[in-house]
Formats: sequence, C-alpha cells, structure tokens
Amino acid sequence: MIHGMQKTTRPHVVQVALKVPFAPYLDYQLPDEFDLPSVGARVVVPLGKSKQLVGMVVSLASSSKYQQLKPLTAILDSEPLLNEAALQLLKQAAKYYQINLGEMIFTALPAWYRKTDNKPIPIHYWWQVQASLEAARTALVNAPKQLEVFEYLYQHGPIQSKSMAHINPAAAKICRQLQDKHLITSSELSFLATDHACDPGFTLTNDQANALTQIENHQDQFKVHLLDGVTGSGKTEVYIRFISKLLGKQQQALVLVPEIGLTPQLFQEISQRINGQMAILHSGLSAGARARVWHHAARGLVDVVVSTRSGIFTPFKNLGAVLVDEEHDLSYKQQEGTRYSARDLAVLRGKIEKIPVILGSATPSFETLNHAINGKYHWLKLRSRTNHNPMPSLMLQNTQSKQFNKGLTTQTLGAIESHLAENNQVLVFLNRRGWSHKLMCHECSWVAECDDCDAYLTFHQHLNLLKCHHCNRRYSLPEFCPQCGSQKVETMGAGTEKIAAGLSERFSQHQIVRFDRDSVNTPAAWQKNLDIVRAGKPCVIVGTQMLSKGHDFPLLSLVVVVNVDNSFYSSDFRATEYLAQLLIQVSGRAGRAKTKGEVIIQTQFPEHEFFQTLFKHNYQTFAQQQLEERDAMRFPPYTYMAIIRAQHRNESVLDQFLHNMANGLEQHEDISVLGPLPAPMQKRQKLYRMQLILNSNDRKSLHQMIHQLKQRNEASNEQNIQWFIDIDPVSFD
DNA sequence: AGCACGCCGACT
DNA sequence: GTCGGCGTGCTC
Repeated sequence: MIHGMQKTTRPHVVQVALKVPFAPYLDYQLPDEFDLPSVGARVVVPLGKSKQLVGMVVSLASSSKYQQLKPLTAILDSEPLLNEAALQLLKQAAKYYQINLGEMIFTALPAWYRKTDNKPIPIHYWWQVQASLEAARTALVNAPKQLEVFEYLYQHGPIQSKSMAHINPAAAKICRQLQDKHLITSSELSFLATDHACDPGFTLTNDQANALTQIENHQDQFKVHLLDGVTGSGKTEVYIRFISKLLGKQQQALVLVPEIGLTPQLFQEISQRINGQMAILHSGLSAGARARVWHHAARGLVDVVVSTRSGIFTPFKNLGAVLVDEEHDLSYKQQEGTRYSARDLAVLRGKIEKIPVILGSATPSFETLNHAINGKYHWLKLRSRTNHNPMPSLMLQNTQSKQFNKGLTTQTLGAIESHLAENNQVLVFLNRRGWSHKLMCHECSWVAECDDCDAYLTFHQHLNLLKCHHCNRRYSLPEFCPQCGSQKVETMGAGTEKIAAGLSERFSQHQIVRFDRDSVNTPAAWQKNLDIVRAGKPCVIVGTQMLSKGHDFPLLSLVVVVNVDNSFYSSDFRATEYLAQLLIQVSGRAGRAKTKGEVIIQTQFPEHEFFQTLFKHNYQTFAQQQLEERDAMRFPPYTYMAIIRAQHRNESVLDQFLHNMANGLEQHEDISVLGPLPAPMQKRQKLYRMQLILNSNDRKSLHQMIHQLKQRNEASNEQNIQWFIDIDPVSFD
C-alpha cells in the first residue's frame, strides 16, 4: 500500500540541465524502481539516438509538456553535488548573463564530474617543511642535494614536487627521502593543514583596525565592503584577521585572486597565519584535484579556499564571506565562452548566502567606486602605509625629440644605471612583446601587415621572422619593400625583446631578466626567473602585463613604464581607467626597497591632463573626475551596457545580419542601439567582426530587450553566423 | 553544440 | 556504381 502511495504522489518528471545550448534543461521520466534523485545531484540521461550524457537535476515536476519522455539512465550522486545556495547562484547567473542553465552549470563544474566512471579522485601531494632550517642543516651535512631541496621548500613551500623540477629533476624522490627523515611532510592534493600558525604581532594601523571593526560589525549579513587601500597599506592583514574570526565560528572563507600566479602567494601568506585546512583552486590543477576541493568544501572539510575566478561557484557547507582581492582586475571577467564576471557574482553570492563580501583594491574599478560613493557599498579606506615608506617619486620623461637607445631615453638609462649602482633592482614595464611593433619602409611608408587580421606584424629577432600577435601566423622577413622595392625596410618601436637586448648591451655586467609570453611559457620558467630576481643581486627586469600584479620584488627601487601613449588614442571609453590602474599598480612595485622608490614614465604627452590629475592629485580624485564625465556622457557605471558581437567571412552578409537584428528591436526610450559598428580590429583570422552596442539607463529594460532579441534570432538562425551576447562588457576588441 | 539524414560531384 | 562533401534540422 505504502509503495503504491509513493508511486502516485512522488514527482516522476526530472528536469535535467545538460551541456547543450538549446534548452536550459530537458524533461526525463523517473522510472519507478529508481530512488527520488536530489536536486543538485548528477544523473545520466539519453539524448538523441545514441548519446548518454551527464546532467544535473535542477528540479522535479509532476508533469511535462512533452508527451514521450525518455527515462533516466542512472543517478550518480546520492547526496547533491550542488547545495541550494550554489545552485541558486548558478541559476541567477545564467539568467543575468542570458546563458542556458545547463551551460552555466557545466562551465562551473570541474570537468571530472562529467565522467560517469566513479573512479576515486586522484591524489597529489604538496610538500612543506616540518623542521627548522638549523635542524635540517645539521641533519643534512652530507646530503647537499637534499638540503638544496629542503631550503627551496623552506622558502617557497608548500609546493608540489613537480614544481621543483628545475631545482632537481629527482625532486619527488628527494622529497620522499626528506619525509623519511621527518624533515618535511606532505599533505593531500592542494590542501594544507596548519596547526602552528604564527602571530607576528603586528599592530594594526588605525585605518586597518577601523576597517576590521567595521567588517566584523556586519558578520552574518549581506554587505559589500570596498577595502580601498594603497599599496603597502596592509589589506592582506585585514583579510587574514577577518578570516581567523570566521574560522573561530566554524565558518568557511572563499578568497578570489585574479591569476594563477598569485594563488600560491596569498595561499602561503594566509596559511602561515591561520590554523585550519586550506585549499587552492585554479585552472592549472588537474580535473581530479579540482573535484576534490569541491568535494571537501561542500562537506565543510576545508576552511579557506584561495581560487581564481571559476572558484566563485565552489559549493560550501557554511560560507562566512567572499573576499575578492584586486577587484578591479579584468581577469575576473571571463572573456570567452560563458562570459561572466566573478567579482559581480561574488556580490550576488553574498546576497544569496547573506554574508559579507569584501572587495579589495588600491585602484578600485569605477563600477565599484561608484557604489562606494553612493553608499551602496561600505567604503573602507586604508590611507597610511604600514611600512611608513614614502611613496615613490614620479618623473614623466618626454620622448619627443629625445635621444633613444633601443626604446629607452638616455635619461632613463642614466637612472637605471644609478639604481643598479646602489645595488637595487629595476623594472622596465611595457605591454609589447617581440622586438619591434612594426616593420616599415622608409621610402614609401609601407608597413608589414597580417593578411588575415587588421594588424601590424611584430618582428621577433630570435626567430628572425614576423609574427601576427592576433592569429599567430608567421611570415618571413622581406629583403626589400614589396611595394616600392626599396631596401630601407626598418623596424619601428620597441618590444620587450629589443629593450632587453639594449639593456644587455649597456649593462653587460648585470643580469637582464625578461618576463613575457615568449620567454616565460612554463611554470618552471616562471619560477626560474623569479628565483634569479629573488636571489637579490641588482638586475633589470623587463616584462609585460604579466608582471603588473602581485609579485613582490622587495629590492625594486625604480620602475620604468614605456609605451603608454596608445591608451590616449583608444576607442574604449575605459582606456584611461585601465591605464591609471596599471600605472598605480606598477608604481607600487617600486615602493618596498630601502632606497626611496622612483617611477619614470616615458610619454609623448607629459603635459596631458591625465597625468596631471592622476599624479598631482591621486587615483580617487582622478576617478571622481572621470566618473563625472561618464555620467555626463551617459556611460557605465551610470548606464548598463551589452554588446552583440558577430563574425563572418563575408563583410556585407555580416553587416546585413546585424542590421536586421537592430531593426527587429523595438524603440525604447531608455535604450540606445549603436551600430552595427566594425569592431576595433575589424578583421581577425580571416573573419570580419562587427558589433551592436546597447546602452541603457535601466537594467531591467535592457535585460528584457536582449531576452527578446535572443529568442527571435534563435528561432531563425539565418546563415550560420557566429554571434553572442556580452553582458557588462569590459573590452571592445 | 553534436550528430544524423540527405541530395549532388569525382573516384577505387 | 560508391565515397563523401557539408547544408538542414532535431535533441525532453
């Protein structure tokens, strides 16, 4: 009887989200002999003629508008993999970014969970020292190789043995030997347990103490705090103390960082100061490792997760706060496939879980700053530096009519020389790799361009060829100008390769360390370069964007920034915001040495209002002034933006497609439709690229309009043109 | 997105 | 005569 009752009352339609773009979920029939699956559990379902897919139960229903439902094949999880809050976040994110729920879920889910064979999640080991340096030195007098590995671990651990391959190829074996001697221990996977946290007994500055109190006054409720602190003001210390408080209440913390390279750093810093289980999570980890972090976080077995953007979706048993470090960083926005902003989702998550969210930055994004100004976010300012070092001094080096040597002015070279002479390190920062930016004929001004893209070719000296940085196509070097036959074809502008070569010539007695995608393409290469710099000898570091954030070089006293001028020609209304953030961040790198830091910016426009406002005053003044302009021009953050981007090999077909799309939109007083416009780089990899920009005073109306547009165009998918919607775009290329 | 079905050109 | 090109349309 009871059995019969269950049959009639229990829902027998299971709504399953799958990684398919055409529906948020599909309905399946629950066979009588199956247990009722939990919402948030994975199942296997048939699709089409022969496919069996892993899907996620998003809801249960008693009926379906489809008559002939296929039955579930299997239920994979008896316990839900996603709890209510995690699923809620994904549902709302899918809605906001106009992506099917299934696609949202499956971009969030570690790939390991898409497999059906439930093999145990593989285990990796992380090593950390257990004994003191002195003890190890005594124990290892006759084992120099082991001591070397120990010392490395002492400085850089916890770390996986494969990341020490550059120290010793047999590092894994040596680690096991050290473990046998009880000098080091291993912990599972990307986890680390500490029970001997040290308290360096820092006295908080008034700003820090105040910020901490304010944050602590808002525990267990949704509240966004902007921790607005200049470099060296001790944001991390505030994070750590707050996290400790959370752990004391058995709550967990999620810490987001912009890049993989920064995860070990913050991970280590926090791990030295708290007692608890920590985990690291980023795309460099194996699928199994990521799954294990999820598994443990969901069960409350880990206290702190330090993660890059995809970690925002990690399910937690008892999450107490989300912290977003360097919140202005563009890496938080996923730029391909499923486009979302992890920073914005952190705020959404805080709202869903009713917990505080802390956004930290020395240069807050204008979006965040605006919320702080209008009181929506709680604005906590850290204005004094904990080390009391003075701010670096700044010099704008006019590049017009100055003598150059491979990209640097004689004055700049002189400054580098004197900093090296004082045993300090120098950073030359520029966002251009390769030897030169373009190859040009001095007779007829022909410039080498890519056949497939609207872009100049970059000369790479060590390869002796021209490369397109947008499609990676390579070209051999022409011996004479293809247009006029002249042999006066020369390289123009400087890239990291040329600057580094020039510096090597000039400062041959010092090491020149180059960080760019060409010279640092593996984690080992990264580590090797970092080790050279950390060794502390005076040297010149030449690097691109990848150096602008995070890594602390304590001996750096001079930062030279080359080639910032194209930001002034950019069509992106946020170009100066990004430049200001970059300059402040990079300058901050110079302030940690004992010698007073110095920053040199090489520019053609030293008198530009941009520099005057930013450096005669400060970032906040600059931002407030720019915000007024944004408001007057009706741009974000005062309006809401979405872009429809499309590409096709035929320019007129593309134009027509977007025209039709634009014409299909109803007039709306709050929404302006701009375009179709060619994208800043009109052609890329043989495809023409155009866009439609929607700008609105009202987020709801914009959302509705896009929803309409999506439905209408999905039905009549014309001539297989690739297109997608980017909500809250942060870049126009 | 995949993947099958389908109707036209050059090949052992 | 078949192999295979990728245009069209469907997946609960």
